[in-house]
Amino acid sequence: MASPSTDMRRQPRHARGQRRVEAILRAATAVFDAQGFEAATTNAIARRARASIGSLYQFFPNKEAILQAVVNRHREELNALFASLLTADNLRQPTAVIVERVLSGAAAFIAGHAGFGRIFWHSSASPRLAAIAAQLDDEIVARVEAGFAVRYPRLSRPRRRLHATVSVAMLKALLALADAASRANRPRIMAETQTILAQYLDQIDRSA
Amino acid sequence: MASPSTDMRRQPRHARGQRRVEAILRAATAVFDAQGFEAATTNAIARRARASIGSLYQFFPNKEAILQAVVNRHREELNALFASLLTADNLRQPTAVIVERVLSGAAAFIAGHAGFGRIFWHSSASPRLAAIAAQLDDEIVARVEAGFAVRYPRLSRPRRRLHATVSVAMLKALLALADAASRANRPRIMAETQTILAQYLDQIDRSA
Amino acid sequence: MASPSTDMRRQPRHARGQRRVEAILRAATAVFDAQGFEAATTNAIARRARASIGSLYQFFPNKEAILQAVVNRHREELNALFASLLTADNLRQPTAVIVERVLSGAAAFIAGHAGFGRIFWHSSASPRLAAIAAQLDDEIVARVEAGFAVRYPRLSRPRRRLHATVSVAMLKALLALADAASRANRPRIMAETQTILAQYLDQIDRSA
Amino acid sequence: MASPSTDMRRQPRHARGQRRVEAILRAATAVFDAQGFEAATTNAIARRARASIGSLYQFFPNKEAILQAVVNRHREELNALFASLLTADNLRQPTAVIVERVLSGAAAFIAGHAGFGRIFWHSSASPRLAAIAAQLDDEIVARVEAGFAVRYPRLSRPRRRLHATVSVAMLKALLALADAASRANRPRIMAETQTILAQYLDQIDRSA
DNA sequence: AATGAATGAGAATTCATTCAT
DNA sequence: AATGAATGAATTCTCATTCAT
Repeated sequence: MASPSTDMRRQPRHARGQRRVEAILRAATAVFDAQGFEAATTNAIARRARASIGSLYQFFPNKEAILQAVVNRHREELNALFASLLTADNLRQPTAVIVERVLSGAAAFIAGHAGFGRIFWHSSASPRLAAIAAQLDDEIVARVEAGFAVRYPRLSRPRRRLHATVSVAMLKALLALADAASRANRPRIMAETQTILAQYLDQIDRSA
Repeated sequence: MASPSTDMRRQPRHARGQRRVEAILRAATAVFDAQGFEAATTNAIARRARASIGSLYQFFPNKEAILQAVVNRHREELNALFASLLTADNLRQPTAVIVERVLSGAAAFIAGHAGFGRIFWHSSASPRLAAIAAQLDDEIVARVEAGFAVRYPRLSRPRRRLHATVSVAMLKALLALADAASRANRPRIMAETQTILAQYLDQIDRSA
Repeated sequence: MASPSTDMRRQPRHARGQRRVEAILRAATAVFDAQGFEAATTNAIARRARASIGSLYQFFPNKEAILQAVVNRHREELNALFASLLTADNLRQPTAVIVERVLSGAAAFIAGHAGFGRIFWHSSASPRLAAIAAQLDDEIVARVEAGFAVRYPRLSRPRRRLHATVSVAMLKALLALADAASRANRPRIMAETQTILAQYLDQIDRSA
Repeated sequence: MASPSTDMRRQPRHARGQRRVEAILRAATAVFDAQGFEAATTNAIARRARASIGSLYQFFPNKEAILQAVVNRHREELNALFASLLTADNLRQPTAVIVERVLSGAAAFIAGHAGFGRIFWHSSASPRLAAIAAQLDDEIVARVEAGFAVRYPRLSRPRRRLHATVSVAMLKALLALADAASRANRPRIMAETQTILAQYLDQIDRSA
């Protein structure tokens, strides 16, 4: 039963340890991004973090735990981001405004967390990781769902969930597309994304 | 640079060899689907195909070549499918009809090719495979683009490409979502997809 | 006990078979020369001979047998060569003349049998092949020994053998050196060889 | 072109690692000697060194690197040996003395480094190894050449090189012969070698 | 805590050889 | 005889993880 935990082995107590873990997570993000999770090597991560492999395993019991930690770290921020974007106040704005804010917020997050985007978008490819990735997805979907509850109070729960799931899927797909696109095309794709999402939300509005 | 070729080592000449390759590709599809490309083992593929590992390597020089062959095999069919969906004739129909046909065609394809869907959706996760996956994407985008040229003749080339890229990205994302969903939710997601795509196309229509 | 025979599996009866074996041996010589015996592949040999691997094994039970056949083929010629060089008549000539004839005979042989030289010189590197190579060595040594018996009749048998062994070792080493040398240096090395061997024989003469 | 490096992966830092590398090289020498390079197995080497295969690969990236390290290790000693044999002082002695010292020095070296002799003599057999073997050859030839420069100052550079090359080739061939010979014959072959080399050097003397 | 050596199961791939057609 | 598919033991090498210092 007890599938090997993906918890950290211990929380670092000293500042030095903090910095170590910090460095390892940064390195891991970069390496996962560049090679993909499976191809990434714990040794490569340690090397990039200028830590010994032994040090790495002092804090993380295995490779998955590193990914988990990377995800956790971004999860909090992502949650905070969505919390700040989906305040009751914001949700009273016209859809175009909401979507605009979400999109620029997301874009800023992606830009500010090099590498994480790709990990997030692709991690479902490796069955071992689907679970970890799903956590994040689920949380974001839940937040969006909560937002919808405020904005579309007449919507049934299942429909709220459906719309939230679909919205997030589209958002992820289009952000990924933008991210992969050339610098020149990126704004065009973002503009399309804006239109598409706004239209989708408006249509929910009408049907609700 | 000359990355090790992903071509087959040889085409089987005897019928026996044909069947072998057949079986290997079927097995590979299943294994890639279940484990992901990186975690999949050539031995596992051979075993599932009831072939010896040596047999597998008679025809394929390496694991990537197997994926390439799997993709090639579906590529033709997928091309044929889109060709049949995007005839000039079909393209004169209302968007709702077009989208409906594309969606049910795609759904049928996915249902009829167990496992391939996931390979397709996820293969960009592993940098080694991005290239292989991109081939398929590009072809589908190109076909859609051609369809748009017929339907929206006033659209500039770059915008056609943009819209095609975005459409395909959404289509893939939403089909993936549907595929991952429970049996009960699937039709609901497909319905949303239908609406979203139709709306997107209609909006192209207006803007063009 | 019965170490797997290195005999040919069968002598080809038809002309076609003759040509096959011919082609295989030529191909094998080239491949052994280019890659070394261990690295050479029976499949590579078959391919170069434009034969199927099955055909190859129709005639030869294993890789060693191919080498053995290659060696055998040259053995006869080499024997004939030395027989013609070491006639009683020739052996009455001054050493310089004898040596000169042997050297030019050997050089011609090497030139006329591209690839064989290297196989011969190096085959002792692979313990599996030492035995096969030794046959050739032994025969040549025996012939030279016989020549010495004629020319230096007062020499004891063991000394004859010693001198023959040493002579052949030097001859092989210096021919190998010449073979590996640049076109420009080759004649210079051959000239040295001539001097050295003549000196050695003259010294035998005196000591005998 | 950049053929995979034959450098060590890392220098061991701990004493334990030192001993490991030590043991691996000793084992490799023995195994290469017994089986030949191609037939030698990294697993066999590790086993003989009582190390795990993983340990071996911690330090060496591949089999060739092991050979390279074996060669390097002896190279230094061999250089030192020849340096000590070919001092200006020694070079003033009669040729017979010089040759005698070189021969006994070489014989002692061979006796003291079981296995290395054969590796050295044969490694040119495998094309992959020619380069590695050539390094040693070149160095020895260079040293002998330098010695000749002192002893035969009137000799032109090309002739010095020629004589050095030829001398070393003979030396290697005859030492190999002695090494392969029976205990009883070895001294006889060494005596012949002594005579031959002394004669060769004397003749250089006269011609210079 | 940190370091880097140690471990060994496991993965990809090769290749001599046999077999079915 | 010829062909080329089939076989699988054997080989090289990797990498997550543990351990000794």
